Amino acid sequence: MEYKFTDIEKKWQDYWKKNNTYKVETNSSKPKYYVLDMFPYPSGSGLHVGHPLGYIASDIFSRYKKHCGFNVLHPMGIDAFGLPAEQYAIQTGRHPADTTAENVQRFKTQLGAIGFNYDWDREVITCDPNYYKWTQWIFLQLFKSWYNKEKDKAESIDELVKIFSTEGNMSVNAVTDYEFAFSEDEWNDFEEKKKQEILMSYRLASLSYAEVNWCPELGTVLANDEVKDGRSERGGHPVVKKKMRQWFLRITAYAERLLNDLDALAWSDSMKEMQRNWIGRSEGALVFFDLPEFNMQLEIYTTRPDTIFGVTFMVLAPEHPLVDVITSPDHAQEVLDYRNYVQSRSERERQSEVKKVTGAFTGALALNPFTGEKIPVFISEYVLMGYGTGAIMAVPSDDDRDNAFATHFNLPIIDVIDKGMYPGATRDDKLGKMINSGFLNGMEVLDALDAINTEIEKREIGKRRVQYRLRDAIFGRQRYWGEPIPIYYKGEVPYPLDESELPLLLPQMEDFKPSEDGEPPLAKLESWKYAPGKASPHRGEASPPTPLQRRGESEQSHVASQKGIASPRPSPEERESEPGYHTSEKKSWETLKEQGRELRKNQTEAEEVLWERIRNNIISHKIRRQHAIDIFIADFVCLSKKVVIEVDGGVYLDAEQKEYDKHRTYELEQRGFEVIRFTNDEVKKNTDEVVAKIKTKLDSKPTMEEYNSPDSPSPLERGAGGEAFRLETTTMPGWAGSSWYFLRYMDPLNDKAFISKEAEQYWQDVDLYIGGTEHAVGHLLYARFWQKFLFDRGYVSKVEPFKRLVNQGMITGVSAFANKIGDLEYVITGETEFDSNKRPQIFVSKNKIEKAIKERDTAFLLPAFKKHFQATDFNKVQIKFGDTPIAKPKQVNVSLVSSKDELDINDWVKTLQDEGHYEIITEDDGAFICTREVEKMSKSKLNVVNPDDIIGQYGADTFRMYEMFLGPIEQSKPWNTNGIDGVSKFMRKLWRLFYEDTKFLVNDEAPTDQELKVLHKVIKKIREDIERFSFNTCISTFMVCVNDLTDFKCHKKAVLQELVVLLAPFAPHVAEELWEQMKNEGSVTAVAYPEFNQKYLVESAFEYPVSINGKLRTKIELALNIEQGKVEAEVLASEVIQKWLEGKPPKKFIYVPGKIINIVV
RNA sequence: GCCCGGAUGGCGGAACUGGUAGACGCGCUGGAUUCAAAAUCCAGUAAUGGCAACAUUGUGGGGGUUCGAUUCCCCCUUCGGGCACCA
Repeated sequence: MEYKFTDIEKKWQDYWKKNNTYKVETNSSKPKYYVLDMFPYPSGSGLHVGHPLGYIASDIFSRYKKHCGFNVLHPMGIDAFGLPAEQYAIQTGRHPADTTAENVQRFKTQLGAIGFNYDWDREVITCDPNYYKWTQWIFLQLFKSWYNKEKDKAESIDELVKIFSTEGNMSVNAVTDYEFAFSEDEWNDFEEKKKQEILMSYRLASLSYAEVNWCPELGTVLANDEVKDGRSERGGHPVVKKKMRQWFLRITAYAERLLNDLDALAWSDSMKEMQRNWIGRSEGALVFFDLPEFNMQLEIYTTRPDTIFGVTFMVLAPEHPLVDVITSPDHAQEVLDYRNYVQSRSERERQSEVKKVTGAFTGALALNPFTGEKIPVFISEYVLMGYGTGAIMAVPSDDDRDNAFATHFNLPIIDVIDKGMYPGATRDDKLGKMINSGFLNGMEVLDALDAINTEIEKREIGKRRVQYRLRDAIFGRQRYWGEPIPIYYKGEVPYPLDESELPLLLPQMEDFKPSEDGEPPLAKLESWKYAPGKASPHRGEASPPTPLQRRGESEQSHVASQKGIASPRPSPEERESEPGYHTSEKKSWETLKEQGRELRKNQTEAEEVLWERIRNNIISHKIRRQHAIDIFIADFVCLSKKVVIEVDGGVYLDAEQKEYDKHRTYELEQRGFEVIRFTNDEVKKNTDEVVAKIKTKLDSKPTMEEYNSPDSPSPLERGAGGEAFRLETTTMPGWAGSSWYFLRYMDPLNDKAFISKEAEQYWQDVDLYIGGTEHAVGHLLYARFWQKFLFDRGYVSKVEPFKRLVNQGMITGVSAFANKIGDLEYVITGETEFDSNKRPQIFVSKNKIEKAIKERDTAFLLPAFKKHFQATDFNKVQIKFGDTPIAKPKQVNVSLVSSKDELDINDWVKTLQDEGHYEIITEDDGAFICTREVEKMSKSKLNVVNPDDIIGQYGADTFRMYEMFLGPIEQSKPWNTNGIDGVSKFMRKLWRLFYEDTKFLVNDEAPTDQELKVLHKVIKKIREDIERFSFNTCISTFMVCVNDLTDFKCHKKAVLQELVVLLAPFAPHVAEELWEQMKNEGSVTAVAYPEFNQKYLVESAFEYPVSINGKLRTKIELALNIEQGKVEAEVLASEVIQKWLEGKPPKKFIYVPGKIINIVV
């Protein structure tokens, strides 16, 4: 009987299905083990041989663990929501729901052919409402939670409300970007809207106005990890910075824990390092520098306060709010020009010109608190508003950028660290002795750091502070194919959907494409409203949405302007890592408030003046102040005439303010209002003129029916009392569903909870997680974050989701190329017709072209030329190679290329038909040889190898074995189909231990010692190697074993049966078949793994390698129990050794029992 | 620029805590079988010299520690990955 893998594999795959062999039960007395693969997203192009690598490894490992007596959870699912799936649908002009379903089906068929032991009953698909119901539920928990810094955990927002109403927020140590203090009485007096606004800045899932990564091409915002080098990770489209109102997850609250808990994880160093870098913790200090001219302080962040005596200037980010305040009139133009220059530069331009030194002097001077020196304050784009306080103290002696800046602007440089003792030491080494540094002089850097920090805190001019680079995760996507965010709006205030209303279903839409202006597809849906109490929220009856309601982004500007700006304005990120900001030192708080007031005074004054005059002078019209029109609060409005009067602030940078005003005007006009604007200056200086203009406008307008009676509720209030509310129109990002899917596998069908307590208690966490490195800072960080959050809220019992992580390397493809003749020079003598523009593409076999170029010999080209050119006399045409004799080689489909790099020309020319003229020049023997190159496997490179083909030709078991045999799992390596013959031969050789033709060879004879030794060596090695994930050496071991047993002609059941079980995790189909042939009952998967027994390996003697001076000279067999003293005599008696010693006595004799003998002469 | 990980025959790779470098497989060479080919089997295969026994060299390069280094330490070259004006 032959090894008929096709029949065998079909037979056992059917058997497994029929017998539910891989069903996993949660109720078990066995210890649990959880093996997880990173679930795939369905890409549409199917699997190539690289994809299953990790799945095969995890399959082997989980089968092995089952054999070892564990109850193993090994599930599989599909990550179906998100950008890739949606982009694929758009490209193919179909609906993502359809393409996803198709791709999932195809994916499962492909996986099924490989023979994995997944329990498909536990399948999780992220776009399934039964699943995303709970994704939405977790989002709601985040929304309803805040981070208590005191206890270092997330808590219910209800608790926070309780504290606010009894104590105010002074005693709350929270992660928040809310910057003001209030008492319990103040809280209780706040309006609902104000309360919600405050709470929003405490929630872990929050809506806030911030600079985001906007990708116009994809029509959505992206999280930081989805952007690489100023382009989107998916598709490589340009990404720009844009201020928008967006949903964020406050992952920064967990920065410290995400960092610290890495230590205990069994992940690769590089993986942990990547996460550490991404979190980017740095220790330093906040320090205030006085600005004596303004009676203000400038707050900076530095990691090197020890160098403060070397500070010779300060630098602010160009958009730093304080710049407006401190810029002196004679530098105003310079600063304005510089700001315009900065704004004109794109993110990519900026990144590519990092080394360029630019900046402008504000004219202001600051006071170095330690030297008392007056130092100039500059602005420059190398200081980023988003990190620290957006301001730095510059130490040109020890910081490269500061140094370049100082050199460029001719600023003094004072050395403060003597690194003479440490040649080659850099700033980051923190080595050296302090000089020119007052009381720090003579101290080592590390001591100086401590001393200065203490001094800074003592003098209350700053404090120690830990800073992170990690930013909050942008959560909303202006796309269709994602989980709807379960939030609805009463007016502008977002409220959570009731949990009983989940899932909030993604509505079926025909036109789901994103728009470039950022309007989410769901906004186009008129029925996208929430009617409380109705079963299907998104189908709730609703009136058509107003234009405003379609524009989710417009309202935030308003909120931001209301907040006012305190300066220096720390970023929200900064506030999260410094929750106690508003309750911190009184002095800094006072400074902030003072500065904020200063900035707003101008604007408020103008408004106050105008209001006074309107009330007194325009009595014929009813004008309201600060009245809400939908979500806009107009400065002044006359409702009956539909006229809005606005006084422009100078809150933002000019360009931004204009943009904001323009937008506001547009929205109000959409509502039928006319908008007239005045600037602060106009109002203050020409008040009469302004009032007159308003009066004229109001008088001139024809009388209209009143928009509202004076006593009716404002539109805002009406919205809140209405029947249906608009729903959030952005959807969740792709990583939402993947941030907790590993938990759902524990209890996938539960419709009462995201997982049951029992299931969670039993399975707990993932013991082994296998996947690619590309998720290092995305998925793996978000999943850890969600796990910690759920832990805080008492829903899971482990702080970390993935104990051990193994990253499979990439399997690259070996592309094939046909060399093409490139530059040629024609030297024509005499009269010849010759049109070189008609040159054909000339493909030349590898060896031929290489030889020709080496010898500069072009004679072989002549026949091709004669065929394609009209020339009267080719003797007069000379052809020479130009500068690039080989043109860009043409990519050839690897399936047309043999193991010897020979191209199947007949099939290939079919693909060349529409390429115009071409000519193929082969080797002399008629073969055409390609050049080859290792590249990433991809369709466009024509180097994709499909696992279906391999399985069809060699079988799934051979395919599995070969994938493992290629090399270490974590290493990236090229796929070479040729090598599979070796594994294929092995499988047949294995089969021949059991069968010769139709004769079943297995007998019941007792095994010899030698056979048992071989077997137990294999048992030991396989067990060890599986545990340390060295599967390639496992395959070698099996090969050695089968070779040995073949040599022994061993067909003994006692040996072969064990071998079959050992092999079962690797080649499950053939193992099942042979197990059955040996008359065993049931599936081999349930059998205990063979135990290693030392006694079969005990040797009495060992053949010692004997070296002289470390060089191997001979081998001598000695008994292992030989007495120590006898060894030397025995060895020295050897003829070979005698020869090498040349009669001299050895200086030293080293004897390592069971290992080696070394003699030093 | 900074951080992390690599570099071993013609190729993929092995050598686990320092102890016989090149396991296993591909490829290649020779042989058996065959009318022939495929398939299969046997032998050889790091380089150099030698019929051979054997000798010399050899794990990217240089230096060090050690009786002994692919393995540990220092410097350099180079490839891959990550981060990148983060104060």
